[in-house]
Amino acid sequence: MEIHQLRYFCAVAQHGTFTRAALAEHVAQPSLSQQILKLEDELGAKLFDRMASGVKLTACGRAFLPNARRLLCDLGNAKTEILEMAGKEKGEVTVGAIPTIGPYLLPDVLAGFSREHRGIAIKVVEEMTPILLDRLHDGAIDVAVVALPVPGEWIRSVELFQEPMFVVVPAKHRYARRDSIRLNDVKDEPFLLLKEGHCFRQSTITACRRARVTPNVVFESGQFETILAMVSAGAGVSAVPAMAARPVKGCRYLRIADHRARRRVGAIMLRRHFETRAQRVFLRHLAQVCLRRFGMALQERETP
Amino acid sequence: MEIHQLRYFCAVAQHGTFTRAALAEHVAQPSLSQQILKLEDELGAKLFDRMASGVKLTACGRAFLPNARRLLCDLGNAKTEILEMAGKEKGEVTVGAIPTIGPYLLPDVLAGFSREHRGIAIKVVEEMTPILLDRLHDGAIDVAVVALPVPGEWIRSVELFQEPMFVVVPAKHRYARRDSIRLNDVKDEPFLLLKEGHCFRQSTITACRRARVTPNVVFESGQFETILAMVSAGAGVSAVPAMAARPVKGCRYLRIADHRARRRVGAIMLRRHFETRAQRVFLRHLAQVCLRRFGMALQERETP
DNA sequence: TAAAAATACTCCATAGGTATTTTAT
DNA sequence: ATAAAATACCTATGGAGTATTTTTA
Repeated sequence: MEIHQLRYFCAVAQHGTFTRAALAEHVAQPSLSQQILKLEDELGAKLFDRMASGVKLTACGRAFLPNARRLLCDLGNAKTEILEMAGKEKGEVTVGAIPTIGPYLLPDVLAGFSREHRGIAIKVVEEMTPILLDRLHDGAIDVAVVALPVPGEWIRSVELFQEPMFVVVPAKHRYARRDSIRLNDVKDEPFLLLKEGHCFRQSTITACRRARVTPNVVFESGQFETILAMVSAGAGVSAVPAMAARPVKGCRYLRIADHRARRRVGAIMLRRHFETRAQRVFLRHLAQVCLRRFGMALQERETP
Repeated sequence: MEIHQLRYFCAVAQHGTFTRAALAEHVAQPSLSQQILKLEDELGAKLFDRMASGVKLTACGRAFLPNARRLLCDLGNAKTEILEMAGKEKGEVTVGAIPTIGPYLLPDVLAGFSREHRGIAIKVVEEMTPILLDRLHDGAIDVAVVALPVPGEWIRSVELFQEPMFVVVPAKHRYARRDSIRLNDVKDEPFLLLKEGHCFRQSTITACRRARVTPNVVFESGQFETILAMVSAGAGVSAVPAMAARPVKGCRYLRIADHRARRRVGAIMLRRHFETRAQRVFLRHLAQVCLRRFGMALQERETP
């Protein structure tokens, strides 16, 4: 039994086909096939049922999978421990963030962090959630800050805070003086929406649907700043999360009466991924900053 | 990092020199050196201090050792689990026993066991303790029944029972009618002793020393049956553990007044060794039989 | 100087690659 | 017909061997 065989086994179990697992592991599909066959031979049991479209874990495979994962994780942890003890661990964390969170949360987090932890370098990757998930899986990033929930057995999520959504209207809008609003009140207004792919677009649409509203979308953009500029120019209304509701000349933010109109923000990482000290320190700092800024009692809500 | 590197690392840590570790792992010393060097290179830290006579774990090595051991053990357990699930695990236990225990304990144990567990084959190896320890380490036997204590961090011991020692005298001896005796009473008698190497020989000598007695050894044998035959022929006296004190024509057994004159019997196995179902079943049966025969409240007394 | 680890090199087992075939839908 | 896994075969990396040198108590 070899370590790479365990890796390959986990990859196939995760991806569901040898071909895709081979891509993920950067080996040719036959190499992977051979190693799995060899592993099955040594264990005396088939681990996968080969179907025409992909593979399925057998009972033995299901029994073996958690052990294999834990072994790989322990192996990585043991190595990391020594690397850090020898001072060879660079102390670098690569953090991903979605575009609708990154610019509002990370500057604050990073400033404080680099002040308190001079030794640890932080890299930031800003992509949309599906890309961040890929980067997590291929090891390019260590942790990602995204909107929860993120389903998937491979993902460990820690909720950082929840933030309400606001409707944003032009300062000269007839509702601009109101304190709160229902989405139904703006159902006929021209609506500015985030581009396809941003998960907050989906949050907005979901909130509208709850209010029996089909937004009249007249403009799409990839960032809130553009949308806010358009709103202030009187082009229509939109919805933004609290962290994006910064004072902008010509914009008024109205609390949405529906308390379900909120976004959950959390950190996600690979369940199997081992943690370096730098990662632990960064996560703790991130949680502290969020707690301070958003005043939420932070419990580590693991999404199962 | 490779599995064999972990094995080699553990072997070197255990044996204290590359050369002896190489012998134990059945590889050439340079191969082992290379793999350890490669491991140290990958971990970025020296694991051993090389001295002229052998090696010594560095701080990193000490930190890594328990992880490496646990990983190897977990690896074996994961494999064993699947082997058993696939029905490929033969269900075979090889048990070692020292000659002064084997013939008195094992027949009873094995008879009942093979009746209750038809599927599991038991092999028996009868050797003296040091040999059994070697066999344990090279994997030839799974568990050994020996006299405790057996020191060594690699060994896990489970005490099965304690048995008193008896002095055995000829039927026509002047003390033959007595109920109990002190070793001092027979200090001038010709003494029949087990051969060098049997641990019960040492137990006997220790008991004598406690009684300020230097036995007058006139005969040595490797088995109690011979000694008992000699005693019954009037050649002298001896000491035997309770299980060997079977009715023999011409022999009388006298309780020794010193309650410290007793032998602890236990099962030992490698701490790092993973257990098969068959091994667990056998150990439970062994403990049950001992409990029934020797009526001791069985607590798993682990010797630390 | 003697015991042990490291080095130099040689060899071959095997992981991994490419091309192709088989299989199941 | 198509997608996926298995097979055949080749290459080359690197683990293990032998012989030798270096190191240090």
